[in-house]
Amino acid sequence: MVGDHSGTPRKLGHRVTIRDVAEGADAALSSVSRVLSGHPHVSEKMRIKVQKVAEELGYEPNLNAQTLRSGVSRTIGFVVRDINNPLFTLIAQACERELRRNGYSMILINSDGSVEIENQNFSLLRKRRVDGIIASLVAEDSPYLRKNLDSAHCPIVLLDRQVSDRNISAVIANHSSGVYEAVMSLVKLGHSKIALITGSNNIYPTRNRLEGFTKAHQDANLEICSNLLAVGGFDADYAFSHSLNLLHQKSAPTAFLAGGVGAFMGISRAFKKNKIIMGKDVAFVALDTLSFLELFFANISTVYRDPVEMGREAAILLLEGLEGAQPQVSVIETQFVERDSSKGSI
Amino acid sequence: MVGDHSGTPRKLGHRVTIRDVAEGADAALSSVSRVLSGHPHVSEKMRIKVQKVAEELGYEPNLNAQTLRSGVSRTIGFVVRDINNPLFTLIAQACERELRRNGYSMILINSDGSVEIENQNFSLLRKRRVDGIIASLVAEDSPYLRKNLDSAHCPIVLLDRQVSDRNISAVIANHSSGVYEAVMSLVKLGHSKIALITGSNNIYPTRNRLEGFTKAHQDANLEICSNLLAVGGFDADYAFSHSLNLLHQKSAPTAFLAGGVGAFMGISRAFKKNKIIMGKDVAFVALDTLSFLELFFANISTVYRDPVEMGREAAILLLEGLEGAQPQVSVIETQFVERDSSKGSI
DNA sequence: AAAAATATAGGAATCGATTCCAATCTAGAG
DNA sequence: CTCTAGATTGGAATCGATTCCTATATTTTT
Repeated sequence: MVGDHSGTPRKLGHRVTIRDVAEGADAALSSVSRVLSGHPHVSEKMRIKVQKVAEELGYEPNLNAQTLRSGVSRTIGFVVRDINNPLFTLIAQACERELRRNGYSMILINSDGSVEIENQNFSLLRKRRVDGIIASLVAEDSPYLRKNLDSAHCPIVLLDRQVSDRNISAVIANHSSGVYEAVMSLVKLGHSKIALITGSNNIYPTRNRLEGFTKAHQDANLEICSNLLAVGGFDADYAFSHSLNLLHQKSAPTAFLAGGVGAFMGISRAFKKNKIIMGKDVAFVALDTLSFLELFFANISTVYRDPVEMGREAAILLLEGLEGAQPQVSVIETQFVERDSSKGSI
Repeated sequence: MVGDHSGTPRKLGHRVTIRDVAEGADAALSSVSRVLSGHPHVSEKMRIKVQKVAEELGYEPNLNAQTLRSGVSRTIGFVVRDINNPLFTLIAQACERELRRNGYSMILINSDGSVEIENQNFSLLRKRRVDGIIASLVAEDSPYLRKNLDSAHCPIVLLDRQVSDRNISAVIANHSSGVYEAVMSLVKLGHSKIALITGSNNIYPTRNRLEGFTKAHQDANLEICSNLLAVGGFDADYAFSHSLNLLHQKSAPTAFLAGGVGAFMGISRAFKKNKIIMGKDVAFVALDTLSFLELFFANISTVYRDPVEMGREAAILLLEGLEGAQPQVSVIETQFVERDSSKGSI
């Protein structure tokens, strides 16, 4: 048994602490801490000695201890409404890259479409003492929302959400202008019965799209048939059954706008089931479809906004907030990209 | 200014600590801690009093302090190779649900396809003292991998990866059997030139698919044309250009197997560009395509494995590991689902 | 050369919890 | 009625870092 632990002083299961480094370098805890956190007023000799020992021992600071004592974690929490939506993952990715560039790490938590889980997630981030939060909320009328925004104790940036009675940073897209363009373009081609299927009213994008939709109809002197509006959930099944109903009507719409991935999927399935071809039998515009689906559906017209820009901008607003800036709102423009699926005139 | 802070004793920016609760309830720190962590040997009177005060003050424990002292965080880190792959998000979602059911929370970190970032992510999870790690590795030959597996200080579960020289838990899919079935089915229809386009060799799924592919060719007494094999990256652009090359050959393949999302996208684009229709001009089988794309492409044959099962199983293995179980490997079966895209006989 | 200013290093308090140990209290046994 | 075992509670140490304060070493100024 002699020499068992001779090679390394580390016992299995024991983790190297700053104390081990201090002993190894024959220095005080405070000196080691100063070296490792890059403080000034440290002699070159001490710096080299400590760094060498820390390296040799494979020292990695305990983030919990650091955060506890110093109050900062250089960690940002990203609360995502639904991790399976590829749009969110693109935004999250871009955001994380920007944060990383600035020395922050990002942890992602999924709310799985539930305001209850979202509430738990906010609580968890508070307990974890993250330095900031970026969130794509499940709903703006969540009963927990106000409390979570008020008690966060750190800067928050919302993604595509508006909470009017609170002064809070947000990155929002100008959906309405893109939708306006799209509708106008369809009207020019002779369409007058245009269906809009989109998420529920308790989030900003829906309301904002509706705004552009309404304005376009006004400017074109067209009535909006109330049954052409389906506002009530991002659910693909909902969009599917609603589209089927619309298609079976005597005065079926000649054009469809799909708000979000769920609507896109549901409508597509309805078309497929009825053997309807986009761009031929009916005009179709996808709102906010993801770049990666566009690779497949290269012929689908879309109202586009850049998820990368959105993610980066969110990171930037948050970083500014961390430096003490007042809450601010940043707007990402959208644009109507006309492709085959909406081109055929009626 | 009178009465400014009268309603609540909380100062702005100050967070309620266990000490505040102790003072409010006129009890010792230890008693409060015992109540809040559900220890036995606490009188009913004390329990009620402390809980009431904690509730009133809106006390939320500092997770960093808890973790520092107790050594457990009830947090699992999920390291994901590429967050934009919908297959991974489905797995992560299922995994997170199972962990949550067991009182654990999960934080997701994206490696963005880079072994360097993956290495940083492992380091971060170590510093954070998570209780366990679930990972879909970027590569099995990452220079940092061995170190990260050895120094994790917690149970690890790998997703669809094999690291043979380490005893470590994993959930892997039996890709080869599904691929075998698929190839055999194609052979029966008269195909003899079957192309396989898939990711690089440094991850298990590729090798495992290749295994099934090879075995099927042997059993069918067919040669594998080496130029029909494209093993070299999940990149859609790579798959695209390679497919174009194949299609331009004089003896072009009559069937394509696409391994993973990237290959699927690249090949689809090549088909589209050459106006080739799947199931008519050429047979096509998608390996591991995501349930959500299947909604669109209801007619595409696929080798399917259940991502939900995979995620849940990973969570279960990890939880068992936390309770002291030895590392174990769990296999998820795949099945060939024949649909229109591979049905037409040649 | 003595005094003042500054650079460097060490000691101890602290962050907010958990947990061990000892003290007190209660209840049941003898 | 006394003694002992067990239930409760409080006090203090501890986890691993940071940071403030003080003591010494070094340099600069007069």
